[in-house]
Amino acid sequence: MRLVIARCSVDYAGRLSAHLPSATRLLLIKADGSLSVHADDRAYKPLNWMSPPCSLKETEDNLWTVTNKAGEQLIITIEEILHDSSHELGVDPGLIKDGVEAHLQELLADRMEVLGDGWTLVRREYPTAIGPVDILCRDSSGTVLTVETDSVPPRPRHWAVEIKRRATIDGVEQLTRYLEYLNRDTTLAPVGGVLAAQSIAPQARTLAEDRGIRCLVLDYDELRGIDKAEDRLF
Amino acid sequence: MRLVIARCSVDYAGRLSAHLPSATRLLLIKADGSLSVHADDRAYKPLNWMSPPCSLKETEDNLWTVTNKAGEQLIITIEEILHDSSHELGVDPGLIKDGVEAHLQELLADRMEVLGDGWTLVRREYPTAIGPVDILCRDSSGTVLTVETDSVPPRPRHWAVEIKRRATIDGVEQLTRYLEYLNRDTTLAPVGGVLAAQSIAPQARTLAEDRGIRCLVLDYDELRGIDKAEDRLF
DNA sequence: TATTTTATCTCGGTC
DNA sequence: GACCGAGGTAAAATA
Repeated sequence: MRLVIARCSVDYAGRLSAHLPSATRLLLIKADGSLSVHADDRAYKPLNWMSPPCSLKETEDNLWTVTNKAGEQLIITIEEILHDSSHELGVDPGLIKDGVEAHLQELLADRMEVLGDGWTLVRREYPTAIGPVDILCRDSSGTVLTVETDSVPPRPRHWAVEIKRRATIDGVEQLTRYLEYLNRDTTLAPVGGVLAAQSIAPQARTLAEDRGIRCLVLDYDELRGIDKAEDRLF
Repeated sequence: MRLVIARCSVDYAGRLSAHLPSATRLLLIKADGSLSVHADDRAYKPLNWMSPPCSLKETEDNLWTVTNKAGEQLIITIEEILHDSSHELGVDPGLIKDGVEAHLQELLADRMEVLGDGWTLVRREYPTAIGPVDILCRDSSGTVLTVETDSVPPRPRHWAVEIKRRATIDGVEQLTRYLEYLNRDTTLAPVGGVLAAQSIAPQARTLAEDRGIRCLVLDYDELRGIDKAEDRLF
């Protein structure tokens, strides 16, 4: 990573045309080849930038040209360099986001066994007319070897899983609506419901259980680590 | 602006919880009190940040705490500082997005009737694979009441408008490329072209009219004031 | 100042 | 590679 503080003007010609009049700014050149131009305000957004992959060419007359594959160009006219330093940062281990619904869904989808032995994912974001169900999965009831009888052989039962950071009455109502739709599909029915959340409001639990919806408290550390058999629903 | 290169770990507790394991990163502290944490990739986006207004508190045991009004916190544990410098940047004059053209676009978008009675804006900066079209709009041909016939009723026709301060051959070529792309979209086609500029180079006009592109000279004062019906295209 | 719309959105996931 | 949706969206335009 190279940090340059310089008085410069910048012209961008790409998806739009833009110009930065002369001023002192930070030029942030990253190891991935990207460059961004920062003013002394707005934490998040650079004034201008070029995303990788792109190449920086410094010509002797203090003209920097950053070009990407699409031919977009960032032209930086350097008037005075006030600071210039380079630093070796190495690869970043990256951000770990906790407790986001999407993340819980991801983790749970990867660890279907938390729901029960032999449970398998059908798909995440299973589409219905009223929106996607977080997770649709199957239990193992159809895979059990049984003695041949005249009765209909058992088949895997489907389950719709609604995931929340904190489950409330609203979540139960939402899952109930999904179940109503899913159970109209004769290739899926009967479909059971599971309400999975890091915490479940007492009234939500009461309503869910009253409607035959199973409740599962998700332990974040457990989802990331090894599941404990004794905590399984079945 | 203060630039710190440090080995650190970061925890964010706010709208979500997030954690950055120990690594060497750039801490970018801006004059507006904001802080952002950058790795050596992803030009645009910091790994983590706190937007202004917020306050940074450095405690003696190498713990930085950034807090905003909503009580969200960024906690940075500094393990080793490799670089620390401060720079006076002053106020930035800010980005100019193609000043005049943008202003003309704004004015014209507000006064679609300059193009013709009943013309309506679809959107400015209409995106295409090869860049945004200045203005996409519809004429009034579909809204005219007609005697019932067996023929397909007329529907509004789309128009792509390219705006320039001074239109040259390049502008015609640009608009031609946009039209080619837009006409591949069956929900839009047929899309007509309008070249609108404060002045139009003779060769540009010749080429445009040869390609069936309409030319419109924009009068800046007229756009700001009352349009004159006799100047309309239709 | 509060709300709505935009973005060179970015980023991830699915088809 | 496309398409779609979420984001600690952020930032700009608007009421």
